[in-house]
Amino acid sequence: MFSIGELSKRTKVKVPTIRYYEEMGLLAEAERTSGNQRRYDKAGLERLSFIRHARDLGFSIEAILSLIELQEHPDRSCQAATEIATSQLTDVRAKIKRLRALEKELVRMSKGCEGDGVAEDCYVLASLADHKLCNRQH
Amino acid sequence: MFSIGELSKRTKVKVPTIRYYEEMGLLAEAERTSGNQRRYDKAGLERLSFIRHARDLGFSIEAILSLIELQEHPDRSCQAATEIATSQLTDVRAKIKRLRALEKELVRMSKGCEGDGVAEDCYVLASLADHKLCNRQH
DNA sequence: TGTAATGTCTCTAGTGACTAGAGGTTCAAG
DNA sequence: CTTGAACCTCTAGTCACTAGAGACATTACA
Repeated sequence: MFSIGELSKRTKVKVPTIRYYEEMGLLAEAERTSGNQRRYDKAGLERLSFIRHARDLGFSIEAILSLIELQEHPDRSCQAATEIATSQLTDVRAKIKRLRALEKELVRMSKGCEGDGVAEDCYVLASLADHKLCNRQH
Repeated sequence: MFSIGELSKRTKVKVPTIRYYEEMGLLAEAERTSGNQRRYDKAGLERLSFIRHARDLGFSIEAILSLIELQEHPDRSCQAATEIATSQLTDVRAKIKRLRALEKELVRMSKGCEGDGVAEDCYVLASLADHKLCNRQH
């Protein structure tokens, strides 16, 4: 059994974040010492690792709640889990696409301006002021 | 002179968002009718277009404040503007990199599981529970 | 000119996923 | 037994909005 600080060190999740996850229902309420401090075991560590891993992959807390529900009913179909992962993948791909467009636009902006003039002639500012100067949609 | 609703239509920025931008100091306080309603002109429209364009490109409100400050002093060096744009570009590239890694991981996860089994054997859940099953860092 | 519908006003509170801080209590080491 | 670090709860703040309440203004039409 170890403290919340120890759990924090092992999982690299900050202490207030652990408490927040508990409050959100991602973590079961921890056992307490007689002095009301949380104590965790290996199961708690694993659950938190799962959560952190999922958060790192961009899953929302709501999505993680669904995944945990599934974990706790190993007899159920795993279709839901696959759906959540697929939807997350779609999200990620959409974000990448959008960011690539932004990247191109920003490169074009920065290239047009060496940063050596005055603001009046700055291509960055001109590009922002006039969308028509953009090559593509974003 | 036109109303906030009209400005909203023309710029595709929602009405409460326009008021929010004013409060944040991105937009100068608008003129008012005798009945206290905001009225805008072409200058207001252009300023809001600038802001919207910058937000679309992912610039923070703070960054936009700096850009506007520059716009209002056309005699100053535009180095700051270029720096802001470059920093934004760095950010965007970092995000893309990270998202690509996530994409790969999610593809691998989804491929490992057809969604036709029960949760106990679900590869998606197993991958989340055990980081070691991942191929690369993310 | 009257009225009804739509638009606008301010203000407060909520979103997601935390993070920071105050003020008090408990634990572990020496 | 004392000290100092770690822990507790609670509230409020972050960012960039978004939603809703309740009141007032404007506009279109009869």
